[in-house]
Amino acid sequence: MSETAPSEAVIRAWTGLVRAQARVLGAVEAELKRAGLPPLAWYDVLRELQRAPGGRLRPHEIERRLLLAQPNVSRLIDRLEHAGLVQRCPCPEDGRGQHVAITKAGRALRRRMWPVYRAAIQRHLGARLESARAAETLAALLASLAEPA
Amino acid sequence: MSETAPSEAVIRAWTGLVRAQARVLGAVEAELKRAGLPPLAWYDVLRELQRAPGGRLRPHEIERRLLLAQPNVSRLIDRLEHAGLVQRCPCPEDGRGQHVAITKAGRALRRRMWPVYRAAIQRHLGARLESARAAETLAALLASLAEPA
DNA sequence: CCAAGATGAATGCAAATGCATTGAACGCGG
DNA sequence: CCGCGTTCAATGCATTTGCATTCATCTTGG
Repeated sequence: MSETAPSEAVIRAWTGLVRAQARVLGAVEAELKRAGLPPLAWYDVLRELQRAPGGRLRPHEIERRLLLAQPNVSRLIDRLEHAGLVQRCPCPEDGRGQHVAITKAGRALRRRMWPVYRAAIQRHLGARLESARAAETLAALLASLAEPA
Repeated sequence: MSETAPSEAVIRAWTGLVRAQARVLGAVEAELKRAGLPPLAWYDVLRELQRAPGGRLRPHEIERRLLLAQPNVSRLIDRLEHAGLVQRCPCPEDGRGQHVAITKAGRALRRRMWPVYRAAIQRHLGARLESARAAETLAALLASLAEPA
């Protein structure tokens, strides 16, 4: 699988990846919106924070984990902070940086989003896979692609 | 695969889909840019036009095929037209609509983009799949997800 | 034939993204 | 311990996206 020209199957995989993601992500995002909930990116940040020890992360950690551009992280945190969902606090061990900590309201919102999000994932992804085996296979293939380089 | 709560494997597939797409698409898009070429969306439109009979499509066809929002298609066409790659022309059979036709310059650009694009797909997707079988499997799974509803 | 709703496309405006630059603090080599 | 390259984060600005609205034309039921 590493010659110069991609096989026809690789090209179909590429097209599928782009299209499937657009289709599924779009549908899920739309459901969140219809439920009056904030966009997925907010959920992603809140989940990463909640999973992290102490409920906090450095901005560049968020950037790495969510594959976002640095200025976008900066402003995403702005919005979350403005909404009272996270809090920036000084970082003793590095004067340039800071910690971003999830707040009580942040945890509450995440808890409220999850059922809607979960149902949307099931409806738009889970229900469209043939079998549990298909889900496993897909997850495994995609996981290897999601890894750094 | 159609109960209410997604299995753990479905959730991993979801995460993988979002992350893999971000990683791979980002890398491919970056290569096009480094080569001084326009964004992928331009290529997509040009390819759809070139494949279509007569080298032209109605805007809403482009919208459907590429899963774009209507106003975005409208402005994407603006940019392409401005760059001389496509041409809008009146649509005899429907006075509201129009045809968007690829120009010579459009075909030339597409031809120039393809080798770079193809190599990027191979490097960032093809080369990271274990085998031809993996590519086939992935393509098949994603194709079913990319289909409408 | 006409009115009323549906559909195709454009536009105004707010929000988000990408990109280059800036400013501050870190850490290493000398 | 100092200077210099590097890293962390924010900001300004141009571009793109999202969303609601608008305008025009088409279609259909009466």
